[in-house]
Amino acid sequence: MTSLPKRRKSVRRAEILAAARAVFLEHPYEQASITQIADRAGCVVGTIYGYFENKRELFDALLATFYDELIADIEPRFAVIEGTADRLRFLMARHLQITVDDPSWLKVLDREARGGESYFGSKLHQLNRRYAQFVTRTIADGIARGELRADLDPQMARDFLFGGLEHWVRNTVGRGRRNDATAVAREMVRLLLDGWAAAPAKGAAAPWQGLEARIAKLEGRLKPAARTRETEESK
Amino acid sequence: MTSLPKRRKSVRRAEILAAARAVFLEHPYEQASITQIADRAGCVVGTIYGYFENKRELFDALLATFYDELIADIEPRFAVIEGTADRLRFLMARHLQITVDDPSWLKVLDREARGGESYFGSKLHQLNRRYAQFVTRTIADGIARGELRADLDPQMARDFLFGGLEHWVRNTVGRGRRNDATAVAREMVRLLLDGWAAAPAKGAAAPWQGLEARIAKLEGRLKPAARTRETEESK
Amino acid sequence: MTSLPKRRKSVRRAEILAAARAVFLEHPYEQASITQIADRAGCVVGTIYGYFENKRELFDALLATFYDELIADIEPRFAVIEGTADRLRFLMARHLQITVDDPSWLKVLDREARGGESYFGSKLHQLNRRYAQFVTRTIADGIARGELRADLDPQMARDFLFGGLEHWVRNTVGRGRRNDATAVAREMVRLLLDGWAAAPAKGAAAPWQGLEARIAKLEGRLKPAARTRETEESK
Amino acid sequence: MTSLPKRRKSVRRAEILAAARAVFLEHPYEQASITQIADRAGCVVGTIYGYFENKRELFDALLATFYDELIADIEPRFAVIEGTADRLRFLMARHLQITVDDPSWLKVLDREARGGESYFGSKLHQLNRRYAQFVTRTIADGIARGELRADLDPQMARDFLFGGLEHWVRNTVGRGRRNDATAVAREMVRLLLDGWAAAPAKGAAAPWQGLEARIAKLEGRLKPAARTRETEESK
DNA sequence: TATGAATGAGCCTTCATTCAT
DNA sequence: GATGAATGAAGGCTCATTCAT
Repeated sequence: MTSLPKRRKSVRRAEILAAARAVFLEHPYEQASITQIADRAGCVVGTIYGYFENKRELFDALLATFYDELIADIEPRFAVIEGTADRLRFLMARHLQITVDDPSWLKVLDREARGGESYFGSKLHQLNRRYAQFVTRTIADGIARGELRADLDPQMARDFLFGGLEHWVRNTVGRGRRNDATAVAREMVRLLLDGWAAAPAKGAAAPWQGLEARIAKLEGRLKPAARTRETEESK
Repeated sequence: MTSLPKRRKSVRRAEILAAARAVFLEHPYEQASITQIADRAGCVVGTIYGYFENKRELFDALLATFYDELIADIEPRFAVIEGTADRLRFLMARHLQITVDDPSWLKVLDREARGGESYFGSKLHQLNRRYAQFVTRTIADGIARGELRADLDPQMARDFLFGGLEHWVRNTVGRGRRNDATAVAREMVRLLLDGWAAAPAKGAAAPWQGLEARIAKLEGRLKPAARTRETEESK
Repeated sequence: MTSLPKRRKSVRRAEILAAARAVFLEHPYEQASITQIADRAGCVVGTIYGYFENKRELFDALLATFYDELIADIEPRFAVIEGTADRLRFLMARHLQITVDDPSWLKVLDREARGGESYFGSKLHQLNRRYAQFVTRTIADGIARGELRADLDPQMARDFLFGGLEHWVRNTVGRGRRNDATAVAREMVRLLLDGWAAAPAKGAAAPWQGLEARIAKLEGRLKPAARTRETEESK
Repeated sequence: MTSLPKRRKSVRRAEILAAARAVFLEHPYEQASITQIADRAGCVVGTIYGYFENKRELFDALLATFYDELIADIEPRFAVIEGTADRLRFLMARHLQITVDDPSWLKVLDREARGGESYFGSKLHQLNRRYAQFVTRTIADGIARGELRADLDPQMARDFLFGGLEHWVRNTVGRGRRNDATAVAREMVRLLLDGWAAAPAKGAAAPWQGLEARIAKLEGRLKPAARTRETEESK
């Protein structure tokens, strides 16, 4: 009824990309075959080579599409968030969301994209950097604003963010555990921002006592001294 | 034409393992070929099948060797370290050291070992668990002793430890950045234990946390001092 | 380097089947190689897999073709023959004819088709049964009509028919002996119908049996004439 | 206690033959591997080549052993049987007995021994002939004595004997049917000696009537006569 | 004579890529 | 532009046979 969208030209390309997406999500790069992709795209192998130079380029185009969409989705929403903690929570939740929409994407990105020796400097690497910069900038910003410690290594922080998240996903998703992106993101950010060390006892019982005792011990370095215990009620 | 003169079987086996190691470090499992391995081992493909049932078994044997050596190296040294922070520093430094000895090992482990659907329950999975338990137990212990926050999710903590580390390695190693395992490990542990936040999340009594951590570091420099048991009832 | 110019798919398929036929006639299944078949078909191995799933399927397709043609040839001619003896003569002559057209077919069928543990219930088994039923039904019919002994074991009779024939072929064909299918078939049927014993097994009224058979042969020369039935009480 | 049998020398050879026998009974020639045989013989592959030139020769030696034992077993027992029918019964029962002792032997002989292009004239062929001559001579003898029809083709008779038997075995053995060698042999010999054609009615009702009628019909060959229904009630 | 590690040709099968139609 | 048959190199794996020990 309404006018047909322009179609003709690049519809095929999109169909192929969609088919490739489905296939690459199911099989690692080496095991995904052009034939499968062609079948799913409803065309023959030869056709694909009319749109993409070769298998690798098709795969890269796919990842580019993925990143493009991801970034396009994040950008406007990210722009309106102010606090560092909120920004991190949003980014982690969004990243986690990927695993909900397509549980295999992270594995694909991880396994294939970075595998090749030609990764650094590649188009893919650039896209990945563009994506990672949401985090990088958030951290730099947080430090500048005084919300994050001044001595925080931004790159290392970013690596813990993504790396920890990916590791967690690998061990958790698909294994019947919780997968509430928002709650998990909140927990993770708390973990990173507040640290793991036991907080000083909430009551009055003084942190200083312990500290003083230990300092005293250190000052008598040469003879390994006995120690008294510190926080009784924590657990 | 003629075959190599007879050699010790174990020698050949070691040669093959070494060759396989080199090849699997360069190529993902699917792409690494027995032919390549044979070439590098200085024998023909058939020979390899005299030592290993098939490609997968060769690969698994390789990983098993890796883990065995790693665990054998860690175990006794770990056993004599007492403090949670020291333990974590040691484990992270040791893990980082892997990337110095063999920059690609982690990638291999990551890419291949967990990829297959048959990973869970495999010999490899068990080895990986045994290794990961150094961290897992350290964290659980730290919580029990009151050195780590009681509400720390041990699994998530472990994932951030390994995941962050791996991510960092991926982005850092081989790109001309610093690689002093001990210093990096120290920094990472500080990051995780103390948190990123500039000030204690909320509340007034701020500066102690940082103090504690710095003292802990000082302590770590001494030989592990005698300690009194802390939480008697835990586990 | 360049591939053969495009051809009709069915033509290629036929070429491959013809090549496979030639190779399987010369070598037992296990020894026949796809490479040989491809060479003889004038293509490369890969091409064959564009037409057949695998070696076994190619082989089965071959046998199916053989049986299909055989059955298609026999069915209409068999349908118009009436007497048991005539039917048997026709079937044996036709079976013998196979050995003239393709001296090795029976050996192939025999060697391979029934060899595998998966034979029973296979498509091949069904085809073989369909073919064998021409004989089975003829025998059952002959007994019902009183033309064959009521105590004849039909299965055993069928086995002697085919088995004896195959054995004879094996020992005779290609060794310079006579090979007049019709005459041999006539002789064989006589052998089986009349028995080898010089005189009726025991009893006095001897010569009739032979007479009957000779008359039957005369009848066989005419278009199937009317017949009266003989032994009422048998079976 | 008693003196050890001479041993030393050819014991190994016998062990190897025994192992080969077991393996070749389980796998077709191509699929039986020297390694398997060595394993079962309790030696290593190299050893086998000290006793047999190659795989084929080992196989042939095996068959020779088989025939030797078979012939040695048959000869004395056959020598004391007088009647043609009894002799045939004995030979068939003995042949059937092979399938009881080792259900796979006939298949092996059939599939492998005769498969090769070099079968005729081979040592194996000769052994097979020696064995088959028990039957051949029995038939020739039977004709000479007047116990078998003078116009019986001895070779064809032999082929029906063995071929039918083998075919029957293939379709019967291992499929849960009866396997009483003596009874089956008796039945088979009866089948062959007496023929399949229905015997003249036991009562008085005259064979002549039918014959005369049919002869009359034949004499009026030229006009295809009308037919009367015969067996109304049959199927 | 026994050993068994090494060989190397061969097997079946897959698949990215090309190109005549 | 689409087609899909053909290619050919490569893959994992097997195994009869050899030969230095």
